[in-house]
Amino acid sequence: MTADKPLRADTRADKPLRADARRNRDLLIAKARELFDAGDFFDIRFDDVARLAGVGTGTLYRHFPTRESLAEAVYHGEVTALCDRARRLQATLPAAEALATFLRDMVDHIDAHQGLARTLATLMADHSGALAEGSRVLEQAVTDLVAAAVRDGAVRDDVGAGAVMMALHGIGAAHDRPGWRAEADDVITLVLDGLRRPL
Amino acid sequence: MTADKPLRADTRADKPLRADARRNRDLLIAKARELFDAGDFFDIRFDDVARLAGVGTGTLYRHFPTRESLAEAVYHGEVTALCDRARRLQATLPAAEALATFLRDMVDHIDAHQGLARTLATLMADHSGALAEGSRVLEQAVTDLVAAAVRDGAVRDDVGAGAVMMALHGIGAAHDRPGWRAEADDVITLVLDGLRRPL
DNA sequence: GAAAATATGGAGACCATCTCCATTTGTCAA
DNA sequence: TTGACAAATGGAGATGGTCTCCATATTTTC
Repeated sequence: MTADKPLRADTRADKPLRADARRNRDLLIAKARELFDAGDFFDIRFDDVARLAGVGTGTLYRHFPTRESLAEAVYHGEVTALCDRARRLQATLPAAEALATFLRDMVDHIDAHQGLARTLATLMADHSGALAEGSRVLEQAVTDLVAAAVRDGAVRDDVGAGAVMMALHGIGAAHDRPGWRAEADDVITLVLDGLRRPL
Repeated sequence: MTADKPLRADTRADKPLRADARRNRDLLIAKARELFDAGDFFDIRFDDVARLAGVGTGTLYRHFPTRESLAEAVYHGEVTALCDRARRLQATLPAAEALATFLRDMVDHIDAHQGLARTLATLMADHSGALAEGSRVLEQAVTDLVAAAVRDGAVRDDVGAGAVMMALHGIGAAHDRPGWRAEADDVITLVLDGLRRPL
């Protein structure tokens, strides 16, 4: 049953992938990230991503059958970076502080990449399964942070990390609100204060 | 400067609207609500809404130039019902309880209308401005509830109602998570506990 | 360096969206 | 009631984004 397939279905590895193929793939991802940051990703013809990256439409569709699958490739990079950060924090700070810092930094990060945030929010709501892989990784990081804080006794144990994910979801999804930054900070504040054992 | 335009740009009023026009409009909205509840609204051709409602595509497009504008019409009904509820609660309960009850009931309501919630969440993320009117009404209701609770001294005054909206946004947007109901309840718990004056 | 495997790109098929207008339906005054 | 005008209809067809297909080009292997 498809035994020897490598575990990591990552960007690298999995299949040798011919030289020109990898080059084109990377070109596409790079151009996509650019469009994400500009917030244009959903406003242009999908075919144009190919043109802008300097490849044919056929090539685009072979590497990324759907708009979402291309988005996933970019998203995965983002999430991986965030999770590395989470692990580093967890190693150097008390659990509660690590969680707080991570959440605050997350807002910073989204704030610094508005266009990207907008795009990802759209994706999350649109075709639910598209970001599944990347989202799972992020969720794992949050879950670990929360679990550690619970073990420390710094955080109540009757609400799961899922609630925190939902709140983050809201922060990302509401990217277009006028007072976004301040409100996002407030949400984090509410979540963190709410997480302390009540009374 | 466009002086005598009626204040209420509502479903009713505004313009007399011929008899058959109103009938068709209502047919479209009814069929749309049906599709919302089934969760199919974004999976079918927009033209098919017309066919299903028994009107021509031209009629559909005259009444609702975009898919989103049709959604807004349904959304508006939903929101209005919720806001009535909010006002009733505010009149009969202490502010803090009114807020808590409203938020809990909101989750109930979304839970009972999964398909509709899914659709609305998609809309929120997609074309930000589409639900503007309805969202503003809902936000006003939440803002009032929070403001009253703050006045009572039951709730801290250093975080705005916007944060609560964001959290709700997250709850709606994350409709497809496996443990949605439990997690949504947890988010409300976090928000409510976080809103009590810390320490 | 020749054959096999792999990848390319863009022309054109396909299909959802939206427009346009000849026709139908409703309204109102006489 | 009827005529005349305004309002609304509906669906055929233009438009334009998405995706497929395959003759050609490139890389790898032996």
